[in-house]
Amino acid sequence: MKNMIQSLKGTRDFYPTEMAARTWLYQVLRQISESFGYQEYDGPFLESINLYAAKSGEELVKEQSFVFPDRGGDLITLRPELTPSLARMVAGRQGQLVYPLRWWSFGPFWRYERPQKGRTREFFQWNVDMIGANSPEADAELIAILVTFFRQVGLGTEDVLVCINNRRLLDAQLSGMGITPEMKPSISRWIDRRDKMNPEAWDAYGLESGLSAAQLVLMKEMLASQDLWQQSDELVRLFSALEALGVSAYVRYDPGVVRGLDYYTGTVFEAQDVRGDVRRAILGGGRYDNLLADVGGEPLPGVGFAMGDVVIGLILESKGLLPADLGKCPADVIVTVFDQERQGASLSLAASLRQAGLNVICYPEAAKLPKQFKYADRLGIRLAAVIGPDEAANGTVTLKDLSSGDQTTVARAEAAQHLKEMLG
RNA sequence: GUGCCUGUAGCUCAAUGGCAGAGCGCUUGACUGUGGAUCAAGUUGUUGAGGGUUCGACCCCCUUCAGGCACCCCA
Repeated sequence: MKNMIQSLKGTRDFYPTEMAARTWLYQVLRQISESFGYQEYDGPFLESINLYAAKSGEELVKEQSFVFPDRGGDLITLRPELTPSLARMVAGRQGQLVYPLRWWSFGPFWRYERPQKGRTREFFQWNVDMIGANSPEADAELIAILVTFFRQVGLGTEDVLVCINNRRLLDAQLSGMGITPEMKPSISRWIDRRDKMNPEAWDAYGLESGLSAAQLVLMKEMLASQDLWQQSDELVRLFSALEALGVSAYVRYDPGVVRGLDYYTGTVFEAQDVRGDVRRAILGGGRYDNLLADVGGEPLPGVGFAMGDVVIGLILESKGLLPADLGKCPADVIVTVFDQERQGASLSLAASLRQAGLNVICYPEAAKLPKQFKYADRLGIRLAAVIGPDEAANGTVTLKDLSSGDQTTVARAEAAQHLKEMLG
């Protein structure tokens, strides 16, 4: 053990159980995405650093992405997110695509950060985007997709909540308080940190960020408001659409949601674990109406969200919502090997059973039957087929159901049919 | 990148600076053509790694690696 080369910090080994969980999640996400008519796509895992530097702030990319020079000296990066790639892909075929386009993806991403609970350096993300529509109803559709996902995996309103705000409404509020455009980024950051600091420190931080005492009071009032959304036509239409889509129970207006991304322009939202076991956002998203133009395309509005596999995996696991049989051996049948003399008969029986469509393991060597049965038992294989001296002499095979203990001896040619019936 | 905590058998954890242990697991047998249960026996270690202090280090000190928590950040 001591000389074993360890996995890289922040990466995960996917043993069969974990791999099955990932595949299961992928399959659920596909089903949900496709039920809303979204098409699957993917971008490259490697991108030029310039793709992100254009929009996300250069220091951030350099400090939090895996960046290295290729052999020609150009800086390339393991993609830290998908939206810029999506924008480039759409811009690259802007005239040939059918709008509004609805695309989804599930793949790996990398961020060079310090790993901790719910955060790794290599993770998978579900991305869902609609480009070419700018209605609040389009925003509502994206939120309905993620709520449908929550419902599908068994997360109820007592587990998760989608908090929604609107950047334009927030901007108008800030302007109304006399906050200048130059101050807005730092004020946004200050708002974003409200839940992460104690009240006194947060107040002090707000004053440091340039708020006057009077503005601080106004800000607190604004952030406590439950019905400010009624002043935003977009939010009124959004919540109306969410009602029609049947997902109102999962959503709430939250004037404190700002999201970290610079490119969001309108609706922003994030989903949180209600009980707060994991204090990290489960997913985040919003409307980005300028991103296409920013990567060199014609202006096109977009809205989308991304969900990482790590936090949702922790939540599903803690609530017992992952399927119970993940990572089980896929074999339906084990063919035992009585002794070396009978091994050939077992191998050919296994081959014929596979030919008939069954998943079959043949024990790889002659061994005591108890050992072979125990092996099958531990792998969760339901059925066993035995060819011993008696069966070999008669051209038969003994079939046993390992869960009930029942067994029967049949002609070898009928074995596949019998086994299928036993599988039910 | 910063601070704090943790690291002992495959797993969960004991051992006040003085012989490295327990439970579970695993192997074998009771049962040489039938698994799960029971019983019995056996097995499991460079105490994360490297250095230092000491007659003697799992224990104290330094360094390093890994994990957790909180910062930072979350595109």
